[in-house]
Amino acid sequence: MPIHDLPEIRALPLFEDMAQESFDALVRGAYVQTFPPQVELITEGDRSDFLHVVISGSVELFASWNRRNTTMATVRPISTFILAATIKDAPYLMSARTMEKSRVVLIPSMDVRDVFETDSEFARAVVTELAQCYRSVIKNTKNLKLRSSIERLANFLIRGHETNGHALEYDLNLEKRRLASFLGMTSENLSRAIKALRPYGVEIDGQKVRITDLDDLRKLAKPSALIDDYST
Amino acid sequence: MPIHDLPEIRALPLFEDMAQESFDALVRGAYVQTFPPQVELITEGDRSDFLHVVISGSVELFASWNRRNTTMATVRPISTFILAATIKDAPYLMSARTMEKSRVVLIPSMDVRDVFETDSEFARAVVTELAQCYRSVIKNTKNLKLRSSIERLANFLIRGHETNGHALEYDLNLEKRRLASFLGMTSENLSRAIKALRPYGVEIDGQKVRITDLDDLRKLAKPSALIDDYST
DNA sequence: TCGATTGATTGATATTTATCAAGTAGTCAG
DNA sequence: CTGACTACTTGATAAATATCAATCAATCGA
Repeated sequence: MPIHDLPEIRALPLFEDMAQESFDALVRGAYVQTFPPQVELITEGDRSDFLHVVISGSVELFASWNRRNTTMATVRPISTFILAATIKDAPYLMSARTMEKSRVVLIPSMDVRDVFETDSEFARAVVTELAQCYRSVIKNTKNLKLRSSIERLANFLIRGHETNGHALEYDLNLEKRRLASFLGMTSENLSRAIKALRPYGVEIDGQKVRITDLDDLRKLAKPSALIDDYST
Repeated sequence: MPIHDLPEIRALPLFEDMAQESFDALVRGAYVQTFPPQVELITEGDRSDFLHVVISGSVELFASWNRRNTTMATVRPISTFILAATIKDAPYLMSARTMEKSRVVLIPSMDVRDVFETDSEFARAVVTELAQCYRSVIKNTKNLKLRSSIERLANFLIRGHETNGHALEYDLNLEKRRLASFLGMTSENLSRAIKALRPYGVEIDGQKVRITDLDDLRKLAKPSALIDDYST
């Protein structure tokens, strides 16, 4: 495993507090791999072999049932994914595919579980991470059940504005069809929803988002910390 | 705290492996309280003061936004709720109200966090519990995004059949309006969905569910372990 | 026992969302 | 450069779901 990748991984909240010895045990069996775009890294239903860490590029988590598919999340550097399945030694509930060329660290699940048993600092970090993930999914459920698709889009755009340093113009950084699926709507309806937001001061041209009337958009979106704030 | 309540709580997966000393520390500040029906135990947005354990009765977890409400889950004995908020010392994302007269154990959140820091067996149990919760919510999201309301109802009924010892006749054990909200639909549409399932061998009269053609229902519902199996 | 209340159901209608069918614009490999 | 491909958009229509209004049935407190 190329040593130059380690510092940023070591600095992840999940790993930063653990004993060096434990971290070494994790890294020992791990390896970095670069994948081309559109490669399916894991398939839902499979047993968890590795904990994945995205180093560069981006990964889409999606789920399928009865020939239908939906985007559950997109994972961007630097973060791990499918920690819960690894810890529980249970089947993946989601599939993952690279959206672009991506570098991914693969840490054998067994090593993760072993270290989890021996290093209680790590165990505690896993708790924090899982609690965070759990709360994110709850927020997502509220978003889906309490809001219409236009309201979901409006809030997504406001969140984008905030995560981009409160810029009124920023990059969507996501194909529209994936955004549509993530928001629980079709591509066609996303197109129409974007048009419907124009009177509220939103212009989207390709990947470029421009918010011309944030107050108006906020009045429609009614963002709430208990749904939209990913930090708490 | 009445001692006769302790054994069943001690036996919960979350507590069973922890040191007696740690469990005592948890129980020391805890107390049992009996609430009448329709009492709001916690309110979303509030800080987590107590970890709750339902001993008897039942509790509804729900969430609100912009004057809309939705049922997120129902908690039945014996189980805890809102562990994630307690551990993270973060605001509740959901409110909770008793559905009937209920006995609830209240364990001060600070004690939970303290013991979490000192007892690594407990920390590990928290991980298992949180991973389980996380996976349940992911399954719920898939259910919501990948299925129509009729399909969700069909699968709910099959799950009921299975959790009631594979009985073909069982009690719904839940008001229909709450079930509707949990399934992400209106009461009116639940009524119509129930009627729509009649050709598939489902009869619901009041609280009584009768499945006359399980195969047919299954063919419609297409249950999947990766959505409907709550044990993995 | 009787109103009064509440939950459930039904029908009519409206709204939201999905599907289907073109068509457009941009991208990319040859 | 060009033709194929892909994402996106648009319009027409269909299906799913919600809303509104009325009624029914069960429950419960006075």
